[in-house]
Amino acid sequence: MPELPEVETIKGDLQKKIKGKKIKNVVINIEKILKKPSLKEFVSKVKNRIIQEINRRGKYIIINLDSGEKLIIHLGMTGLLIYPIDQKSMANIIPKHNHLIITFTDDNQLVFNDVRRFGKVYLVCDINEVEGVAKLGIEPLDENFTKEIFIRMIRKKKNKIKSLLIKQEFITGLGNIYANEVLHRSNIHPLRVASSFTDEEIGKLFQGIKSVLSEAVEFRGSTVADEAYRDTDGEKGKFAERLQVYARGGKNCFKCGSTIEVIKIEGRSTFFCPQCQKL
DNA sequence: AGGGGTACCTGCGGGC
DNA sequence: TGCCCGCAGGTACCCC
Repeated sequence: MPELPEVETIKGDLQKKIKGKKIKNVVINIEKILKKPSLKEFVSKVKNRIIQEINRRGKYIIINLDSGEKLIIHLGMTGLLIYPIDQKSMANIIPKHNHLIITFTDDNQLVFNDVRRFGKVYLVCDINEVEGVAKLGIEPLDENFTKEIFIRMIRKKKNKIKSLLIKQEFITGLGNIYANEVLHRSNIHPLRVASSFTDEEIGKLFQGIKSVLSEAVEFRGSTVADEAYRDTDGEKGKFAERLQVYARGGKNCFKCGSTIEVIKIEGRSTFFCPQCQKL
């Protein structure tokens, strides 16, 4: 589910809500989501710890504990972090998918709920102990991600641009929704080969990445139709109504009125306007 | 290198 | 109504 804007929203919420709290107890209902260490070690190392800064790297949430260890959570496709658990925040959430529950000393609870169980939880000293984190590419909203660097990155690649944008080792944080949206905003066809781009096209793509992602963060992510993503209060993201192509196959392009097409690239639905995004 | 397939899971909607 | 299929915001691992 969640791509950079959704994960960034959750990170910001947690930073406001749980920083400084002390963990009284932790329960894991489905052991499979815990990748390291063992359940026993995890519980004993997390109990009585105090939450410090909350960070984000790509689509991973990193919760620093006062022991120096880091609780790292990847939300997979359908993972949610809800805090605090109450009737309102859990209104649309099925409690049988509550896989990890952290209870703080004030008795408020943080829950990790994940219908499809693709989410993952780790407790490590160094974030690079998580293979998925160690190999992540550049952060697109970071100020050291510049147009000049992006030009150098794109030049040498022979991938289809859509494949490249969702490759986390290349740029981290874009997934299927935002890669589609970025390409539409930049007027670039998803099958274009990266090495064929002019500097001007790379510049447009660069602006598209920065602007789509920062607007989506501002609108607290996308909850498409009635699908899974919620913030920590159980509220929907508001960027979905601004999506131009994602999940709009067969509908009219808002810019030019042409019919939005759907193709598969590496097994994933790819939406584009054939008029605005020519090959 | 880059592309493609499969697997991991549950739930939903469409077609018959 | 039920059943089967394909689809879903992600990633890892396999093969070519």
